[in-house]
Amino acid sequence: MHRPLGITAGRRTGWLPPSSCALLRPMLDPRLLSERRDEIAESCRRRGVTADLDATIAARDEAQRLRVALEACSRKRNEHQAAGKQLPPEERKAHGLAGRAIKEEAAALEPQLVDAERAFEILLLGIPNFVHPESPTGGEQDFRELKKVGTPRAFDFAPRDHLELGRALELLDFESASKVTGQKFYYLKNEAVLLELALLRFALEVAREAGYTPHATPDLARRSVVDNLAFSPRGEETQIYSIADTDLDLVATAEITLGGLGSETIFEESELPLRLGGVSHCFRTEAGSHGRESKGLYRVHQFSKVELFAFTTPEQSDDLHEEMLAIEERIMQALEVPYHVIDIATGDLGAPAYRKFDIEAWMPGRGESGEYGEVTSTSNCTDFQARRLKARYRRSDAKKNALVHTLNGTAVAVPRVLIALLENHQQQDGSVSVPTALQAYTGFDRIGPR
RNA sequence: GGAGAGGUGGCGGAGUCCGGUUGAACGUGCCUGACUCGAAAUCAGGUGUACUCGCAAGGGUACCGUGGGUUCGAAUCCCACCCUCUCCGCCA
Repeated sequence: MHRPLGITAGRRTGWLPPSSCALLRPMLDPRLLSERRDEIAESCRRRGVTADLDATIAARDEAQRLRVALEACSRKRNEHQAAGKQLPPEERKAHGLAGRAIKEEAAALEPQLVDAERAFEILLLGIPNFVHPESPTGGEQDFRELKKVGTPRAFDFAPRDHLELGRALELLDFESASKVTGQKFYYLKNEAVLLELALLRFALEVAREAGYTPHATPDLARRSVVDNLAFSPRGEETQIYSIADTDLDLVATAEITLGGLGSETIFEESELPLRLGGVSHCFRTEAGSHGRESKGLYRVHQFSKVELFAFTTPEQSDDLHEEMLAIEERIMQALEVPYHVIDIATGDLGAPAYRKFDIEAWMPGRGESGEYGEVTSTSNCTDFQARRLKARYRRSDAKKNALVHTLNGTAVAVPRVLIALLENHQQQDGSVSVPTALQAYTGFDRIGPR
């Protein structure tokens, strides 16, 4: 096999074995538990997560003790077997009996080990990743604004929100969607369709120029892959649709399928960082989100997105995180939409995220007289996802292979960008202008008036 | 959907009938050394992953798709499952 995408060809017999599905979730390095205990305790405190570190450490030690005991037993067994190889027939029986005794000893130990490991794993899964020292401490409202670009437009007429614009310009149809599919689905019509394609195409182009290899990715993935990458082990309501009678889920983001590419892989250091860009549909159940700001296109069950994903060495990941943010900003600037960049507070971070930057675009139709609303998000997950993914690389400066770091970011999430475009670029006559950067992809510079 | 073939190390490919000396022949790729002004060719040696014990040197355990069974002992025997490929049919 050659090396598609520059990924070291591994044994691609599949993703992770289905049998290991049950408890798969990203997790922390077990060895760091005691080594960096205080740091982990601090990170949990800042995230507002309660975890019993000492119980976890005790569980790890117990599993370890049993493992050592079982290995000693296996060793004894191996030696016994080797000794019995060419035994004369008359000694066979006695040897067999002795062997059986050892076997039973091991058989007694084994389930204990399995139980101990499971107990440990359950505790470990409750512990989130470290947090970046500079991430602000606090909850959803405690983000730090890193920069603000552009100024919200002062309208000399009463601006409409994207729902009104979408209706007037015949771009959006929620009524039909609710009949056909249900709430929080939508039809795009007329120029909106071309706008979606233009946005995807444009974002892909910006990503490609930055070195991100374009991928059109599957919209479904195995449960095991989803569990390896996706959402927090904090037992939140699941965001994922499952396909009945299969082990497949609809992906909530191409992060899942792009990240899955690196599972069970050992990269060469020279091929890192590996930058991937993916177009996909995203499906989210949005369970438990009723009542949250969910007007129109803001929170929907299905949307199209261009995602950025990277596998890096530990040394590269901070820089790559900045790079992803820069790409996201480049896109927002080209779309001529005012935005600000925020450093997400520790309590609002998903378990795998070490640090997260969001871009919030100005949406004139949001709230009373316009508000910022999230349009992109980029996270550095360090080695948290890679551990379960078994995504490693050969270090040139050490004998041991090391886990890679993974990062993800949104280049374009269509519906939310659509909101920003329609609401920010609306004109007094009811039309909407198309930013210059997009015109090459849309083929028109204005929608309406109608 | 119907029929067949197969899953072994970075890759290719033995071994499976006749269970032990096979972590695994052989080839190839890669690394190191010798030869060379240098390279090619040739020759010699090395070259999986994870966990674990040890200050180190160096040990140990597990892994031949996955899980279970038989056995003192399984890549090799038995059962179940998963996956891949080929052919036919159907279809964007």
